[in-house]
Amino acid sequence: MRPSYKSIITALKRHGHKLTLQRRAVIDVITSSQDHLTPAAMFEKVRQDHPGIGLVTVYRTLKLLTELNLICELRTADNCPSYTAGTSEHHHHLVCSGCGKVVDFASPRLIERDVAKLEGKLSRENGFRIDEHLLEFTGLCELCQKAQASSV
Amino acid sequence: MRPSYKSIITALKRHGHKLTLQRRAVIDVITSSQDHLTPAAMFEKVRQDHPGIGLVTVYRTLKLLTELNLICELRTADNCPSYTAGTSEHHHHLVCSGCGKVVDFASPRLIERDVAKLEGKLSRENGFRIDEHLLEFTGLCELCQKAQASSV
DNA sequence: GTCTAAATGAAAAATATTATCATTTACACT
DNA sequence: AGTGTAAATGATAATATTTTTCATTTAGAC
Ligand SMILES: [Mn+2]
Ligand SMILES: [Mn+2]
Ligand SMILES: [Zn+2]
Ligand SMILES: [Zn+2]
Repeated sequence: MRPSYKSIITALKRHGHKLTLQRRAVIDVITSSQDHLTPAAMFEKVRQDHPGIGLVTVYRTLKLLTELNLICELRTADNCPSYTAGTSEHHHHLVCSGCGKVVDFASPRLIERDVAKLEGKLSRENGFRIDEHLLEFTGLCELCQKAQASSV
Repeated sequence: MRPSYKSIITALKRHGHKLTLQRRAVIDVITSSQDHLTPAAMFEKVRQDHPGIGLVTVYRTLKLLTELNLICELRTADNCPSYTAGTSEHHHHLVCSGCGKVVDFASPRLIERDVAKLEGKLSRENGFRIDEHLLEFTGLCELCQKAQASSV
């Protein structure tokens, strides 16, 4: 379930953080978009309604929201990190290596079960305490496939 | 199976690339170490035997070897990319978020089969052509767990 | 309204990576 | 062995992203 503007604000307050205009602006942008946005893209959107905001503040806000687990941080190979309000629930990513498009998906219970089992085995064998896992698919979205086909 | 210095050299030659002293030096370092090394760490090691080499050359060599699939490139959230000669075969990573230690593992056939099935489903549902997948576990290695325990 | 710690923004610094380009060099061919 | 040439190198600068510093502002407790 996508956390709403309101639920994020409430959580921030609950954790004793101040509700500044700048934070509200960033949260507004991130909850209003379906896409994963980079800090720079976020900054561009925010400054439309709120010129004078600093890029630094966007970085700081994203860091804070990530630490509080209120937004989803995605780091793929090529692109710089991006963020969505899209569900803090456990999910995974399908990423287009052409345009950076991201599709969130919940992996089937079957896989999660197998992964958990593997996690146990790896933990035992290597003495690790395992905190999380990440399953990511990379490929080309429909548009990028077409673009590639027509360019060849 | 870990590609040896020699096998990498042979592959480079086969692809028509020149065998410069600098490339040999980088390949020597990467095949002599078990660990995932960052470009910077690689540079430090290489310049011991080969002062005068440029960091740029290390970057270029790593890029080349990665493109030819002769080494394994790993990109995790916090650290910058790192590389090993460790097997170009399909495998996954267990990463310590404390010290960056990396354990390579081959995932069980069971998981690979399920993942392939999921790949098909996601591909159909989203119109993606999926090229690869990545399964990564993050946690704390034995030492970092101890360090954490004693610091609390 | 006052006070104070937290938050902001401007600027600079730190990091990581890539581009430019003159110089060097591996190696294919004599 | 010597020559020519395209590929590779390294110095330098440029780019991109993120973090630090610090003086100023401000949210929210009282
Ligand atoms: Mn999962
Ligand atoms: Mn796999
Ligand atoms: Zn795409
Ligand atoms: Zn560790």
